[in-house]
Amino acid sequence: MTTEIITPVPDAPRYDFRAAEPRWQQAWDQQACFRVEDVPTDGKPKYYVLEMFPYPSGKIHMGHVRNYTLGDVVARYKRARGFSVMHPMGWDAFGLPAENAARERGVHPAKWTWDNIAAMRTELKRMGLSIDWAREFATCDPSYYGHQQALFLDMLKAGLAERRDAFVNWDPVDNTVLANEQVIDGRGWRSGALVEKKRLSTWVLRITDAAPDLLTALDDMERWPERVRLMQANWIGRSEGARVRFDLEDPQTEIGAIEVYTTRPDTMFGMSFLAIAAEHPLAAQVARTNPDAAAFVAEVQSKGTSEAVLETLEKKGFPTGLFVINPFTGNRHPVWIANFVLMEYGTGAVFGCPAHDQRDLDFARKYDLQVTAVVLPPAEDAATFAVADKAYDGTGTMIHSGFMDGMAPEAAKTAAIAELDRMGHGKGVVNWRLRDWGVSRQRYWGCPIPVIHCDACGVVPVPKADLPLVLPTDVTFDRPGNPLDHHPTWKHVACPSCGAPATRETDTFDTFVDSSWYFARFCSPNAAEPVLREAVDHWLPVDQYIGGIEHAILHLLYSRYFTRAMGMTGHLSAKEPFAGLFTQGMVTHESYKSADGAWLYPEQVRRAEDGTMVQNDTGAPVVVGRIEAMSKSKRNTIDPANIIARYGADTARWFILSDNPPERDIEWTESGVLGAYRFTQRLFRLVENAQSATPGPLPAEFGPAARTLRRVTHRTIAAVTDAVEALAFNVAVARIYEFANGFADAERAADEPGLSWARFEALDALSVLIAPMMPHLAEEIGLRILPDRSDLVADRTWPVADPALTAAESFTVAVQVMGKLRATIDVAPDAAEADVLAAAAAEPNVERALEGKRIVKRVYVKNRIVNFVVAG
RNA sequence: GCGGGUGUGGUGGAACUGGUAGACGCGCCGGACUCAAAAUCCGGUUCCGUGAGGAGUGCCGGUUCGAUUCCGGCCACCCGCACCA
Repeated sequence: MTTEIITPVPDAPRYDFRAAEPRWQQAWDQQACFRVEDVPTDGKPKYYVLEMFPYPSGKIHMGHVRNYTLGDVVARYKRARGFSVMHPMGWDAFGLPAENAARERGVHPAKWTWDNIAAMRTELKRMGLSIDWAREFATCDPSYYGHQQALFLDMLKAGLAERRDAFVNWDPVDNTVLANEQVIDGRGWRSGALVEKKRLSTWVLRITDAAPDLLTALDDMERWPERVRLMQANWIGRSEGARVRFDLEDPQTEIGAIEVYTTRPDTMFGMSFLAIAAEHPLAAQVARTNPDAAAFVAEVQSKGTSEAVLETLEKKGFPTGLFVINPFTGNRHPVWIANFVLMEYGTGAVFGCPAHDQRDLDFARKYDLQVTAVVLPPAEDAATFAVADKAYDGTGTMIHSGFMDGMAPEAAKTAAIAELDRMGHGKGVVNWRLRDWGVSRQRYWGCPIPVIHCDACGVVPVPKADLPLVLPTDVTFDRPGNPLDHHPTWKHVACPSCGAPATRETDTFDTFVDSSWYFARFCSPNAAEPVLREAVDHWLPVDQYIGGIEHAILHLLYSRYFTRAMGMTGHLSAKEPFAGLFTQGMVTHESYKSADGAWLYPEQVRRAEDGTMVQNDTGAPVVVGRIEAMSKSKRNTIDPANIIARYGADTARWFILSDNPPERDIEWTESGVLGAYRFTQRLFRLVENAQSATPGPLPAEFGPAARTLRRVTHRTIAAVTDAVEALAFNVAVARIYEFANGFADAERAADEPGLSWARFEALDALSVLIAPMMPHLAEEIGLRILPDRSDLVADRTWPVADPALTAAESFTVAVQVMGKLRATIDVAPDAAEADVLAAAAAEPNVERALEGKRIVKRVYVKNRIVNFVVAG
């Protein structure tokens, strides 16, 4: 349907991107344009541009095209501005899809992964990215993950990692543990399976220790999007409250007291019950002697977290028959096991104050527990106020609360904490929502955790001399579970400490560990240690990081933690990994369905004569669906390889930059791509057909057309520079379009002094200005305007706008009467105010509007506006 | 429920510290070239009105000589978190 586009136009010069793009890619490669040293000595300021590295699925998709184009514009621009730019690429190469391929198709995960990498590298190179490919690595390479194992051993030694026996999120489909961050709506982030709770011994990184720093440092991260900072702050979840000890009434139980965390110690006089989580030690104790309690605990645990979400309001509890004493009132309150209490948050126990907490109120109503209001809303009467089915969580005055009576809740909190402290029953604490990061995964295709379990010595680290601890290749995928665990010999080793027979850890690291330090490894990818200190201290932090918003919490938070951990273990000194973060929008496309509901690829449909969409082969009608993110399941994908083959990389890059701001979703449209393609051809023709354009000494004289062209050139330089600095690439594109229009105008002028020189200046600037966005065409244009020149456009310096030339020769001033536009007048830059006002008042339309009115005030903003304020 | 964002022509979007709303692209309309078409080039294109003029940046109100921009209150949509004590 679009083949006519690439048919040569007989009488017009045509840009042959098929020949040009590989030629220039080769030229950049041969001259090693984008190579930088680990520890540069060129004295240039450094700039580290990084896009989130891809998972090697086998093909690049449009999201990659957008991501790497955005990064490449920044990288090429910064290079032209004189920075020494590091712009590397690698592969996030461990992960489940490789194992699934092994199970489904019998291909080894390593072969599958490396083949995919080779295919994707070829595709990426066709985009013409300014990557220093000498830095490339894959995380599944022992030369990478061996260093990761060393980092882990350092963290273990420093007490940052530890083995913990705890309830974990278990994905029954992927047969592995998940981190809290990987559980979305109670389901595994990859498999979508309902997550279960399971007790396991796993490795955790103590990220919670860093919670205060991870939170406060967000305040200074000005070049991060506000919403990402907020999402992280919410995730870390700092809350201030109190820990309160409730003594059990019956002293014979093994456990004498229950600790509770609360943010509302002010409402303790309104307590009616105490609830503990099903996993709470006391619940286990009760369950041992009470079969009904055991059944209830088992039921809650089997539900996992998701069911709770699905039936949000279904609060369930089991009365233990035990009672606790409220330290303030001396009253006794029942202890319940409740399904809504989370063992992971706070202490796994809460006190219930139904009058002022909706969840507690629902529970109290269901089980007919006492409800006592202790905060009186401002307009209410203490004698009549009662809570019905809506808890009151606002401010007011404390009542029925002993020493707190009459206080506002805020003041009462402070008073309650002081009193608890005095009584030795509690203290004010800060609590965090963030949990420690569980990194053990029961998978094969990951980095082996380098420890050995010895019956005599316990957990023994693999000696660093034995790293990398390499994954065995001779594994089978014929049964569920972890192939490492099934391997006949791999896990059996002698204990490094005592020499007795011992077993290796068969868990591997969460792949998020791999991506938590790759940006540091890029600085010295061949170093014998994890990172070369001088290299990371030179290059880090990443100056501009670019990727999808979906990593706002997981990857970005883990990387921030890892940077701290590597600092604490002496590997680097950067405080934060990413000084600037940019989150791009998604690439979307219309979706199509056949009449019987099957999804259709865009290539399978076309627009019929009558404007409706039909199937290509049968002509059957097609239902046009929503415009949504490209996804394999909806089949609304466009293969970048096809686009690049048909229109060239520059067209793909130009279109994806041009249509809208990069942080928003972009709709991929055929017409938009065609428009971009036409513009590449138009620019090429503009240069090919240009009248004489010659460099040389600055002419003494410029005619009017030459002066106009120079102003257009220098204004474009200024505007494109500002737009690129602001990452407003769509605006930069618009300014280039304007420039092309302006140049075309100048072409219609008769020859005059300085015009040829001005043309050269314009085209020379153009070649550099478009280079970050359309690097191949830029080279081609550079070659055409000056065939003898030997340096590449990619190596040229960014042009500088001359302020004297960007200034306007005259200004259009708007003339308003009472704020309404009545006329515009042209004025010289230095026109006197009185003259401008007189000229404005003399405009016929203005005169009419002023007729019979008295001018009360004359507003004058130089070179912009005149406003007459009138009365009568 | 809590937190955040967005709302501008047919359409994607632009608009400096409040100063001519709609840059630029797509689409559409007209013209040139052509036997014709495609491609290309030129011009037009917020709405109502022949015109003068009027209306207009989700809605209502405020501040101001002047508001897409600042303030208050709504509405709609989108995103994140969510039994967090």
